[in-house]
Amino acid sequence: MFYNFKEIEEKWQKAWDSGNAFGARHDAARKKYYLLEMFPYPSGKIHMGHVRNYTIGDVAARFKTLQGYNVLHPMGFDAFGQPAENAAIKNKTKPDAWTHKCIKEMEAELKKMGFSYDWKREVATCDSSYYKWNQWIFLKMYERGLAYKKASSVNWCPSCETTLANEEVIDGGCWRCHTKVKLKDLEQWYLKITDYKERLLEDLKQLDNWPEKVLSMQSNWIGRSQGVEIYFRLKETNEAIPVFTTRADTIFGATYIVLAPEHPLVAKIIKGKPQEKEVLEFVERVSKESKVVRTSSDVKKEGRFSGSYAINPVNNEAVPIWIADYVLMEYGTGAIMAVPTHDQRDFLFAREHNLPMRIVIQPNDQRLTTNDQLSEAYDGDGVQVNSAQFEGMPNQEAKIKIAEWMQETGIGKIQTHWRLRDWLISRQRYWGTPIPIIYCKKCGVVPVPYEDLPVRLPVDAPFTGEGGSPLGKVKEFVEAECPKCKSHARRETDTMATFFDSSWYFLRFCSPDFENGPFDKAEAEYWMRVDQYIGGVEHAILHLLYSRFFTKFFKDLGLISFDEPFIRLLTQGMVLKDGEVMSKSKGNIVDPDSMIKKYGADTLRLFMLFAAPPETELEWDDRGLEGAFKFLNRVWRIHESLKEEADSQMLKILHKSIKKVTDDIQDFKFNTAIASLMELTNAIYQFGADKGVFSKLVLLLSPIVPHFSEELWQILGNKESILKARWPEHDPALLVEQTVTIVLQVNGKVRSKIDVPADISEDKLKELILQDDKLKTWIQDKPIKKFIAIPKKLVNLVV
RNA sequence: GCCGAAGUGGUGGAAUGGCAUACACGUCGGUCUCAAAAACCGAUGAGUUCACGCUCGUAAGGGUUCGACUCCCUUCUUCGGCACCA
Repeated sequence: MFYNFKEIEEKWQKAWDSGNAFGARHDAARKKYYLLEMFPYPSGKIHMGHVRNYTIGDVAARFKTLQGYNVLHPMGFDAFGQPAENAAIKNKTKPDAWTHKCIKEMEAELKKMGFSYDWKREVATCDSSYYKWNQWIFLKMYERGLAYKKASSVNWCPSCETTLANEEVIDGGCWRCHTKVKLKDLEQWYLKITDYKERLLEDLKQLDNWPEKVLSMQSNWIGRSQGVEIYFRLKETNEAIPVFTTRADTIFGATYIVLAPEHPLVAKIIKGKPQEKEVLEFVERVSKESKVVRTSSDVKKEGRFSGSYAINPVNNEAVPIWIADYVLMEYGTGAIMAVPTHDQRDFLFAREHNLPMRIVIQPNDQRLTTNDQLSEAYDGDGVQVNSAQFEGMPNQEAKIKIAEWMQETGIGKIQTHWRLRDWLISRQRYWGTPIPIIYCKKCGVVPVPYEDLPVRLPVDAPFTGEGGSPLGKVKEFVEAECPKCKSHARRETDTMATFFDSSWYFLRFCSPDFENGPFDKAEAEYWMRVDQYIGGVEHAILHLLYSRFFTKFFKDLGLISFDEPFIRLLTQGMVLKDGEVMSKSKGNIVDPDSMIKKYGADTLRLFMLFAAPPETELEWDDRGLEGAFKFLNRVWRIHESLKEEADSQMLKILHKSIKKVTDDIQDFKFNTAIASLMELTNAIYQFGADKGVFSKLVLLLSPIVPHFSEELWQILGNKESILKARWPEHDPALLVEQTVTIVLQVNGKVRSKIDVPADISEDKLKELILQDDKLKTWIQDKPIKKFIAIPKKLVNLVV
């Protein structure tokens, strides 16, 4: 009754596997296509998100193969990370054994979906043959001053007992376990990604085929802001206090300045002042508050007067210096000029503390003369007032002119500030790449020599779950010989953040077994860049930014010739159930494996592609899955009743479908591609198909439902696999219509339709139309003012 | 606050200036059957009409156009990102 998906899928998976059907070989004569999906963490089980991501990629890979491209479609595992350590603590296994077991299970699940991976290129980042090159890259960065150690206050997750990168703190909590992040003073390794900030921002312009959303997220994250650093002077000592502003046009309205509580000048300026004790208490209290509390916008801004004054360099006015929690030491200079009339935060603060205000921008559409006319700051554009030589100038123009004037007179300096910070990569964990550094009492920080790589993780480490990294407790690991002076030394016990591993794996896939470097230059030049990258939008900032950074670094090393790793990017939408993300805690998970057992992998693939366009969220629907299964059975039955010859009507529909499906798959519009395959199937039910027509349908379906199509292809008498076939092309001659249906409108409303020869002249058409009965009742005897004809489509009469 | 995306039948969605709701799910009806399932065929935006039809209808309002889901302006809602960023 139903086609035997179980037998068919097992049969073809075996055949593809034993025939190494998807092995990719460097062939300079052929045009390459590198298709990559973000590799998974090997949890052991795939979820619907994986199924969706990898199905989208698989269709594209198979489609490109049929079109004759030399396709590289690899898969591997992002295998370092915390769950392996947790499992080790819980189950008394070793992270290495646990991870490799999970990889095996996951491979099996991926194979059950029929994905066309070149398994010979598989990499796992936890293998020393891979992480050796992490260490190599780290040392290259160290040599160039791009990897450095710094003591600072860092984000610390008390639950994971490790540091976190800025990028890993989400809403003040740990990205993994959501525990509230604390600040801790530690010596940590950083990568100087900020050296690449200009290129990382500028090169976003090259990425025409990335989603707008991702580009804007990256650009926000890098956070370039152009302005002026203005030097106010301390009234008493004439010492400079730099402040940063993007609104130089408002400088004449700066009526006080504010320092961050952590500002180094604070202690100096309050010394001996009556306010000293009060300010010190305030600073102490604020510094204890976590950043989360301080930066939540609903908290009222607090501040204290320092007792000192500063000189505004543009008018030599003495303005009070305040200390307030709404100014952050990390951004700009840690000090601001406050313009209460034209900045809302300053406005609220000034009202609260009775500070002076001065209007310096006059709105174009209203008269603003007295401060009490303001109920909030005016931050729009206008004309300069109370602004000395800039009086009357439009503020946008003044912004530039004032900045230039300041630059010339030395009052200030045109500057650019960035939000992007260096990347903290030290993690106090065991299951990661050891940082290849040795600390010697005599020689200091000594990099491990290249010939000593890899620094291997010790197999035996105590996993107690208590305090600190297990690596620090392995004596044989910690104790090392200094590479320089050979004296007794100590090895770095921190490991690298796992985002390091995934920042270059796409290059490793080009030559996964290469032993003389992270990748073979010639192979990378052939296969890279990745033509199409596919993954979740949750990696829009972290992973993609780091990968771009590494690629630029490799270019600077002379290892590759390109700046950007990924030509096209597709971020697939999430899979929802009942409007919510599938998750264990919500208990709404649908297990792919059980769906494969019930309907087969082909049905699951078909449903995933049909239910929504790839970029949007997909609502899981059991009945939709059944519908997909019904469709496949409907197609299956066609082969039992093929005609000798297909009629011309059928051929026309077929070639229309070929065009539509080809165009849609090209554009990743799989849902509409499938819709037209359904229409084609419906047409076959109406008109009947011969072997030729049906073969084309099977071929068009094959990237989507590969096992199903292989089997029918064989049933149709083909000796070779459908993978060796070529994608069909439509015959343009068959798409030319002899007659066309013209829609007839009167005053823009559809009133009638008429069938006419496709090559009819406009005059002849007009003549025919005016004889149309339905139209006559609408026109009656009103004069026709206008006659608009869109060839082969529509005519609109205006009466 | 700033940046980005989106809002279409009972449901998932299609149409990017030219027949709104393709394709599917669901529902209803029919054929087959002792019966059911499966399969096949048909109907299915709302209002109104015996009916041919007509009117309304793509978050709301306005505009451009012979013609707007599509372009422009205003507003609302939802989702995502950044954010006391000076």
